[in-house]
Amino acid sequence: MPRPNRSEERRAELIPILARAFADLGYASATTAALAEAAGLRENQLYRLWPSKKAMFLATIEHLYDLQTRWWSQMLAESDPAEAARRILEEEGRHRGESGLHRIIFAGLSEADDPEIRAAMANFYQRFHKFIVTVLKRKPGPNDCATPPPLAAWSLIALGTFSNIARELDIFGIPTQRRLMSEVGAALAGLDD
Amino acid sequence: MPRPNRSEERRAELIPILARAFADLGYASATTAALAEAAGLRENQLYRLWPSKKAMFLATIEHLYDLQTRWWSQMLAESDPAEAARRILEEEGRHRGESGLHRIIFAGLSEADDPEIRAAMANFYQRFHKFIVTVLKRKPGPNDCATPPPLAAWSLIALGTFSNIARELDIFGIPTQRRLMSEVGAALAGLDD
DNA sequence: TTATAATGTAAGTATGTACTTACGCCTCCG
DNA sequence: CGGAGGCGTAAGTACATACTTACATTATAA
Repeated sequence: MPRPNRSEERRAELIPILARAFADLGYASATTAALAEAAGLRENQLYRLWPSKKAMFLATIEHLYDLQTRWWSQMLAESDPAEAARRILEEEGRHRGESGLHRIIFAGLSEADDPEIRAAMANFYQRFHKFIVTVLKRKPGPNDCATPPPLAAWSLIALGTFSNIARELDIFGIPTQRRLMSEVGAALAGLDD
Repeated sequence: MPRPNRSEERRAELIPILARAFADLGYASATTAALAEAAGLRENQLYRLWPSKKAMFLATIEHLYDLQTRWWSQMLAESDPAEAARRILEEEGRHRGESGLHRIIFAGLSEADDPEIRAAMANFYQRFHKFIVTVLKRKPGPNDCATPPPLAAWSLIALGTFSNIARELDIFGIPTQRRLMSEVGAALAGLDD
């Protein structure tokens, strides 16, 4: 007789909003009041959907991981691996992390004392790495640059991560960012055009 | 007639302690109470030496920059540039950032909304980059890998930065870390042994 | 209609934090 | 020695924050 429980759906609707807030403000500055306002709710209502602010943050990480993975998988399905990798690098260089994922990573890094948050982020990177290694290994032809795929994959991740740091700090402009990802990235991946 | 002012000396003595505390705890968790306890003082006494917690943090960044630069310069003075670069990469891989510099960088990144902190960190990276470019250009012999020095320098910085992130999150072990810095790093720098 | 739980609104609590004030002792220099 | 400032100790303030409680309103399924 009561009204149906729509908690699951509400969580799904709200997480992108929370993600944006965490990305814009960082973990510490994203106060529960700010999160609630961003969602157009009262703090109270958020706490009916998640038990704590940390839970909201962890849910955000999970959500971003899903988004990213879905996108990559789609790219992989649409074109051959080498082409997909190239396009991913290009995109990463162009609108570098507008999802705000990197800001959330930084926020998490400074909260990395918390074991749960650490674990979530480590898991994120491990799966990211595995994915890229798979892509690199599927690449046809001989490996000219001779960097083994696992090492090359970590290097690519490093380039992407630092690019976002650099953007955050206005260290270098978009052209440099793009060259970093496409030139150096392509060399590391063994895609020489 | 009063006693002489030893503020300058006390600041110099305390900064390494503050640096350690910021590195261990992160900016937000390094409360003024915690900083004072680490220094064996009362919060009060810290505030007699610096006007704010932010000032303590900025002083910390400056101090670490000086430390790092001194070390590099020394390496450069002792051996030829190529050898110095190789040794720096090796060292960076070995005791990867035990100074805690990287943790302070992360702490700063999530506080990067603050323009002063952003500026201090951007300045840090810019000077770092200039230094590495100089080293790379001094390298004798033809550049086989053909990555232009500025781009290669950013790539090296990216590798070092991400190595520290990876360490923070226990993403990969020391061997991988060392190979990342020496193999990929050396390839980027054009040092092939 | 009606009981029931979901939802909305508002106020409150306990705690932590950056930063301050007050005060007394100690040390150096004239 | 004497006093002006350096130094140590302690308490306090104003505010922000994560999280809670209380209660009214609404929508549903029987």
